[in-house]
Amino acid sequence: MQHITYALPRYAQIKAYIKREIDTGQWKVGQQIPSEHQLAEDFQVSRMTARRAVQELADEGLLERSVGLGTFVAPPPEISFALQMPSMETQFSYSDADYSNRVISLRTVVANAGMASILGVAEGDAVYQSVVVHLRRGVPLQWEECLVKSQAAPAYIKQRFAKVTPQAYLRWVCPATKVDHQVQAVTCEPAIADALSLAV
Amino acid sequence: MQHITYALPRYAQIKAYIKREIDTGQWKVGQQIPSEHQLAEDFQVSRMTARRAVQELADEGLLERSVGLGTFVAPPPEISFALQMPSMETQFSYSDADYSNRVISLRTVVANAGMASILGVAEGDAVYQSVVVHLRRGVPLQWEECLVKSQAAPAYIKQRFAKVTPQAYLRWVCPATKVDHQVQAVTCEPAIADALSLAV
DNA sequence: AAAATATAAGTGTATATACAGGTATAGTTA
DNA sequence: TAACTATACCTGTATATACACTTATATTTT
Repeated sequence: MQHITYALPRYAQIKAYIKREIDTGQWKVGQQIPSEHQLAEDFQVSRMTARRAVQELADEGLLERSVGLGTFVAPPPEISFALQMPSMETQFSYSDADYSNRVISLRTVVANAGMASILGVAEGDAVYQSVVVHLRRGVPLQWEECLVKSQAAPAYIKQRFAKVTPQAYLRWVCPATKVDHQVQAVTCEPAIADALSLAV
Repeated sequence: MQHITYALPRYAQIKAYIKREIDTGQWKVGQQIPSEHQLAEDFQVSRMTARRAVQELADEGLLERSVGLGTFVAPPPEISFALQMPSMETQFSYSDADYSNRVISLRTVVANAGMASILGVAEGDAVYQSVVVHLRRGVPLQWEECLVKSQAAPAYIKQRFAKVTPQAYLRWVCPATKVDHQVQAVTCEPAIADALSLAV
């Protein structure tokens, strides 16, 4: 059998088809999509080719698969503020000298008027705050501060510590003493205050 | 016949092997690794099984592949501070009402003493600053500020705007007038100042 | 009616094979 | 010597097939 050279590989065409169906709302969230076998028949390709299309879209988060059940349109992604850091695995893979971070603080603060207006919470509500300095080969490259509405915090914390270093997690669950120690190691509080005030 | 449950699939075993070689430094960054054919022979599996191991590791960023050349150990990942937002594609796929962000400011600032000490730059050096408010269904959930050493900025900008909304990119390339307009739309400057001062 | 069992559908893993097309190198020709 | 060519190697795409394991449903048995 001759292999016809398409503009796109066949698996990519099937991917495009599936995406289109989802984008146009033909296939709704949670709905089951055709099985690999069905797609293979519809597109006259082998199951492995259809599978590749489905699998890649699942890897991209557009589809969810379950053994024995089928493949379904995935819900829109949660807003995820997890930093794309080296995963714990990757972090372990490469030398720690390459990347590290220092959690300056990670705590709950009480929203004042300004924060309340920005985040749309009531004054006095609890808001999560994280301050992290990121370093590469020991050199600080980025200073980052986040304020997170506590309503969104469960996902935030989950995301953050699923992907960040175990050390960072330990600092979170440990009392402030260790955090303070960490602060000492990086810089003194006044320096942070300076940075903040100048950043405005 | 009892199935051995703790055994990993063969492709996973090969993945583990490759990871171990990289982790232990047996295979150094940039070095070519055995070809699919070679791995298939070494592990007595089909080429497609060996290929799956290599391909997945390439997808995970540990390996880099080139047609006609081979597969090589990828350099350690750049520290990537791109937020894990819906990609531009995904963003287009799902309704914009679900997620949006407002770039309060995105500019170069001059490092003062505090920032210099934190980021390890000289006083007066240029530092990139971004302030973004993230919203879900129009509700502000997170306020984020980043200071980035300009040395790391090219990658930072590339990362940030490769994955963030086109709108955000436009705001970046547009003059400050639009940014200021954006600021007005979210909150007034004093509110930010308040939030900052309280955050310390 | 309840429990056990078979069945169908679906995904996951694995193989052997084929051909397409990029890349570098050794060898050949002008 | 310079340009062309053949070759070996490697990744990319695609197929047909097989068997495993899971899940839900239908069927049979108790």
